Amino acid sequence: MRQTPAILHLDMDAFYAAVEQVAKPSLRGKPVIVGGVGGRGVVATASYEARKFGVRSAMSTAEARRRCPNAAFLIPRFAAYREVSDLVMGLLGQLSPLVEPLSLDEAFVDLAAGPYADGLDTARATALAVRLRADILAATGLTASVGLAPSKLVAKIASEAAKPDGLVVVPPDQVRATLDPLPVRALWGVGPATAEAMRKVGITTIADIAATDADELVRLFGQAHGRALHEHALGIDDRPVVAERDAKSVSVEDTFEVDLVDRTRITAELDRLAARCVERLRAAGRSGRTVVVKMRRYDFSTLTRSETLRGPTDDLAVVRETVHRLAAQVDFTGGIRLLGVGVASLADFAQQDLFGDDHEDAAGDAVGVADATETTDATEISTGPAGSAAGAAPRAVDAIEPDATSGAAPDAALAPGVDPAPESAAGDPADPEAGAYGRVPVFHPGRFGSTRWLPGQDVTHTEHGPGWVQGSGVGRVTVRFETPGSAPGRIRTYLVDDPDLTPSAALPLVRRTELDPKPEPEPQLALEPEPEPEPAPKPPAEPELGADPPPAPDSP
DNA sequence: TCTGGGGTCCTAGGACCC
DNA sequence: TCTGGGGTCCTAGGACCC
Ligand SMILES: [Mg+2]
Repeated sequence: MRQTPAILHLDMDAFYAAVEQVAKPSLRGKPVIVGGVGGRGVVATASYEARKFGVRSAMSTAEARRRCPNAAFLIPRFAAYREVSDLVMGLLGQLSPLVEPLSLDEAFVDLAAGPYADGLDTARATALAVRLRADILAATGLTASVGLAPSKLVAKIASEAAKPDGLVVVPPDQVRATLDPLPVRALWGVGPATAEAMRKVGITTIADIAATDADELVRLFGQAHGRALHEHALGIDDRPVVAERDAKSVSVEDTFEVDLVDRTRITAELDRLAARCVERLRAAGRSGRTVVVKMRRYDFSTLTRSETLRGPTDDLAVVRETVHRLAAQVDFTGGIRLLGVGVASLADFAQQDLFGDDHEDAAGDAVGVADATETTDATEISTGPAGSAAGAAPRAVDAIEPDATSGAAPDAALAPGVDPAPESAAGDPADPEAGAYGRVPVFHPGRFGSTRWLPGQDVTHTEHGPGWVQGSGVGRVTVRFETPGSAPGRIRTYLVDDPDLTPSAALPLVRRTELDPKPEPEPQLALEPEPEPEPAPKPPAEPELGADPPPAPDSP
């Protein structure tokens, strides 16, 4: 184990919801729930105000509405989150070139690999983290929680303990004392199933794991998991921070508002998914050998069928034919709620030529490379990026399918002040697959049906300018006209097909320092009890857990 | 209207090879 | 005759993470 807390873990607080609160001034201080708004949607992120009502990530949106009916329910706007994420990751990059993003809002940083490595100790690392949090707040208006520790394992646990809006530092000699009392679920890789299995044998805390024989853990939880559990419980974790990771698979899936039963319809949806998957594969400059079809049945049982080709492909025609072959093996009786298409065993684009059509002999001689399976005809092997004309199709599809212009049923972001949109609207429940609504997947609205507006969506009105959809139903759409830098805006209601109203791109979350003519009153000073944000030598920092201030208001 | 979407890693059995 | 040992690839499923 390292002798300094040089691993930093950053975790933005209630990230999606917090971005929405900064972007939509009228929502600051109010419960905000971001996720799927359809009948089968789930919560991605709930603001702290919504969490007070028991709303949690992964909860069904229907349950969230029951618990917090007055919250704003918004669809995710990933373009906006990615923009903020890039900015935050850029700030991390100033601390070290070794930044490992785990998601849009989380990353590890190895401070010992960067410009502050020299003389790094607990006090200097702490000062860097203090400054980082202040910089993030100043640049985005968002709070972040940070953990500093000698390992990834403990840094992640520390940032969790720091939430919200805090900093926790765990020096090396505090690691065991920090871990011991925590429930097993706090360990990375221990989920509901493992925790329950542990409970049955009387293991409930990390100290319990540490006190269990390693062989016993291997017997109970498998080779890899058992070994890791034992080491991690003892605070041993040498995993390095890794900056660039190549994706190993690309996949796309949709859950449908209504179960699909018709094989022709299912095939058509698989074709659309294959096109989206290949589009993303090509955009990443990758190709893959294994094609995977995923299905979730009416009863939530999940099955996958996969086929490995003789060489990597990024050809839509090849992927589509493979998908058809795989789907033909499956019984759809009872209905299908989810379909997915993926490509795995990814290769870099350049490697593809190794399997090109003029290398039959070489491929045959190469040990176990080309003859692993017998399942694919030579004619189905991709010949490269120039491949078949079908490869152009997905781009065309996306071009005529703008994001978020249609969706399910009457939706309202906000209950308060908005008519609850009587249950009139939407498709014909008696024949769900025939109409537009049956075609509408939860997160990827189809391009069929009349104009739909989704809550949270960015729009622009020719006269009143930029705003966002607060709700829609019974032929009307309600828009709130405000922007990240404005005061809370007022609402106006339009007919859903009003030609003056158009979907628009997300506005940038302008930095407060650039936005406000008068400088902000340095909010970070009020929030931070810690020393100067300079990486200068300091007296030994408090090696205690919970060096963070009390929770701040969620939104400025 | 219970239960999203995008990933990673591990296990286990059979095929196949040496 | 008490069954031998790997190693790798492929497939299916499952746990887990955000
Ligand atoms: Mg977070």
